[in-house]
Amino acid sequence: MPNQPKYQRRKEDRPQEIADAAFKTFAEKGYAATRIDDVAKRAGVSKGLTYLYYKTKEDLFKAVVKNVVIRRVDSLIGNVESTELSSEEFLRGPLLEFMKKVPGSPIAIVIRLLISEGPRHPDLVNYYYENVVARGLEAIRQFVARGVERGEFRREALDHQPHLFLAPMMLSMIWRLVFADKPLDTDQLMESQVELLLAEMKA
Amino acid sequence: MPNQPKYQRRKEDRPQEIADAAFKTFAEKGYAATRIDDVAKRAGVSKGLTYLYYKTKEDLFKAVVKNVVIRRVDSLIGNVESTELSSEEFLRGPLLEFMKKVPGSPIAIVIRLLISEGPRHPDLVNYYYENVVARGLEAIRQFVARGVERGEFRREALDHQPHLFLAPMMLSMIWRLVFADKPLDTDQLMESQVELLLAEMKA
DNA sequence: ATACTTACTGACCGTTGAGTCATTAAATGC
DNA sequence: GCATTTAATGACTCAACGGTCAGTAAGTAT
Repeated sequence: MPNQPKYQRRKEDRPQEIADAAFKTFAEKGYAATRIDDVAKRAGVSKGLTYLYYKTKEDLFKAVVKNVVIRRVDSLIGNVESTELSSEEFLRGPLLEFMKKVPGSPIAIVIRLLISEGPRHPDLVNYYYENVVARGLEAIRQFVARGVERGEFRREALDHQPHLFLAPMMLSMIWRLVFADKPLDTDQLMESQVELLLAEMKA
Repeated sequence: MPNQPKYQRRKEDRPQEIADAAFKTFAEKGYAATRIDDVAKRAGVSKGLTYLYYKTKEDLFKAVVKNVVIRRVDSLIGNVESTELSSEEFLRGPLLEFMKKVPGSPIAIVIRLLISEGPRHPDLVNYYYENVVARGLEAIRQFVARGVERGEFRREALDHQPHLFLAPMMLSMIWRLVFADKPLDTDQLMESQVELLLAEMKA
């Protein structure tokens, strides 16, 4: 019977491991109903250690949300800016693909948390707005503008708010968060909308 | 100095008063962070009385959500079914008006609560789905169908999911709940969408 | 007036959970 | 080996909150 050590010291990995566990727990229970003890158990550490890396529960929450946002956004928005596709191809292809993925991704969880906890964490809301929403909307606007410059779209296409592209994605997200068991072809919803908008912009 | 009574007995009004106070508190703080003591203070009664009319905190929560839903929905959906307008007039008029009102109404608060607390209260979700969502979607579907029968719309209009009408409303609601201070002309968003869909359905 | 009912109060109880910290033991250097 | 550092533990404190219930007084009947 070898004398197994009770634990290993892993200074580097702990914060991320705790953040991952916390994200899952916050996602399942919401902010107020998650207990630090559960997070710690899930991460395989003691409660005390959690407090070594994150000063308070709120700190942990904020760190976790930002962490998820950071890890997702750059890859997604990054490869958008370096595409060779025509505006129409882009909107119908990569943008649509992206939107189809979101409602089932951790971003949806973050949005749920922002909806419930946002009012009590305005700095988080701002962070999310600037790093995700504003950039995303601007990207869409760019593509429409480029389409107009190239003569793909009518000038009036610029009047449309880019939000209209995202509206069905939003509805799909909420639908799946709330009515997970009620059927709805959310992909088709988003496809229809893109076609609708493209038709209008080209006409 | 007249000997004022400490309180009045108002058996009839108390439940509604408590429900109103509870709604406001749940809206501000969410389910878990709401303290029964605060609700009671807000309603001007003692904590004990709250427990006379509502057995548990969860009971109170469910009663409150249903209460809000009941008080709103019937009037809204009711007068929809007895309209003389053409389908197009209806979609462009009363439906649009209705959608513009929702994001600032208590319904938006209820939806926020369902988003955060839904998973832990499946019966509430079902109640809401059957009494609001299903009926709302069906109403829209009816109007499209009627428009097709009357030759106002193309047959293909039926293929569109009614959800597409509501998508910008959803986005507007969430936007206002989360990004209250960031500007967005949500009314225009919904108008554009209705025009977009009508154009497509008529073409 | 007096007796009676019951809406309402508020002190109390038990539990839960955020945050602390003295102690332990894993890693590291000599 | 031995000494030193510090990652990690887990028992503890303390306040908050859901829920209870014995007592109080507002209203009512006689």
